[in-house]
Amino acid sequence: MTDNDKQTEEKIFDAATDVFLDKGMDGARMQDIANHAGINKALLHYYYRTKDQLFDAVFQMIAKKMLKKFAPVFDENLTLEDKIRFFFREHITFLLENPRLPAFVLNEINRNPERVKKLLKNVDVESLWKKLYEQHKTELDKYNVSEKMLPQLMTSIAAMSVFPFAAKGLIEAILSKTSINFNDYIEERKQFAADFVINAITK
Amino acid sequence: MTDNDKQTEEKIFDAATDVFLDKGMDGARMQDIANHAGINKALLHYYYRTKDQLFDAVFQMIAKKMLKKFAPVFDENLTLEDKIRFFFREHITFLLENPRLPAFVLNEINRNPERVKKLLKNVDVESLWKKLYEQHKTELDKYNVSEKMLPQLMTSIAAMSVFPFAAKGLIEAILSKTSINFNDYIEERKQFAADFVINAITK
DNA sequence: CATACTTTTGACCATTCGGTTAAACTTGAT
DNA sequence: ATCAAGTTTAACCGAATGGTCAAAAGTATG
Repeated sequence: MTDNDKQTEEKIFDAATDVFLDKGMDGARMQDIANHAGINKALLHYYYRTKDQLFDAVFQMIAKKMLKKFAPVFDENLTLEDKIRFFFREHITFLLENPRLPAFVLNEINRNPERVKKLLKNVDVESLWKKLYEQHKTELDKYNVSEKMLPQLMTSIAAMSVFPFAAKGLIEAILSKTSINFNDYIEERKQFAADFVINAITK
Repeated sequence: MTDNDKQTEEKIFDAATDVFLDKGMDGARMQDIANHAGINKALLHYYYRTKDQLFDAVFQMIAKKMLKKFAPVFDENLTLEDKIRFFFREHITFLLENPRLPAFVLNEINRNPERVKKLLKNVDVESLWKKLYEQHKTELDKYNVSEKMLPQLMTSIAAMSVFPFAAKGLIEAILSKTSINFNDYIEERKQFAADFVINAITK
């Protein structure tokens, strides 16, 4: 594989990422991706046989990128409160740089739930949660979050961070009717979400 | 317009709703909709000239149905706490009966933000929020939610209710790796979300 | 330079898709 | 029964789409 190969494959991958993020699997056109990459359409099929293979490569990369951002929650050595503050600060900053990711990932998973299985194949959810619970047993007890409530808490935290981006179009439209601007709203959210969640679980 | 007319137009609309919810605008096929409705494809174009017109009719109906469910928040005559409990109970029950709505609406808005403008044309967001704030001034003051924090609070409430459905595919995949089942998780959420939000804003 | 191998291209193909047309059918009024 | 209007259908159309192919261009090796 020469250096030029990598350049081409990377150009294709980047162009595909961009177009798929914008249009989704169904709305994306191979010709459009080829144009974005500045190459011939046949060359697309030379590197990635089918649209489905190309999409899958892009989807896996993006979905992994998103899921990876939840990792610190499970291994940072912090108090629960610090962990929550750290998470929202880092995660919302990340989403601000990649605002199209949530809508894309969630939508494509709903459209084809099989895709997510490959992603979670090697993830042991049960033990991750057990680990998290043991880590913060005393704190969670002090609040009133039982182990079987962890899924509710975790999805609530995810929701607080991800939802504003998944619903970006709607929220932007609503905010545009007020004096608030989306980026300010998001900047504010890092703090608000953390306070909100911490207060929610504090007895 | 005869009785049969209405039947046909309704059959088409229902079939279109079903297919669009499943596949989205880009993934849906006119032939597929015709088959679902048990009619000829040309008849589709007889009642709705183009795919775009048909989609728009369906989208407007669904989006209105969703937005309408937020209305009680602004006019029910209840304390803030009761209002929050009432909202989550009613809203999650509604989404449980229409689980594909959130992903569909949010995605199509992101895909084409123009569509939402027609929806919000006659909605005076600013005065709705002012009204809500005046209604619960004393309570919101007692907690520490200032008027300019209302957007954060409102989107958080929406997120708590809507996100589990917008991310249904992902959450189902994760829960399937534990002993929890999605419907139980959702049932539990009516209570959890209300407690969570009320506690979050309680000083 | 010659050979073998990989990369890139333009032309092409089969199928699918949204949409049209003209004719057949139904219905309701006279 | 006849006629006019609306309704439904089968057949068809042009454009777009994912994908292929054979040849050309480029590159490394002897």
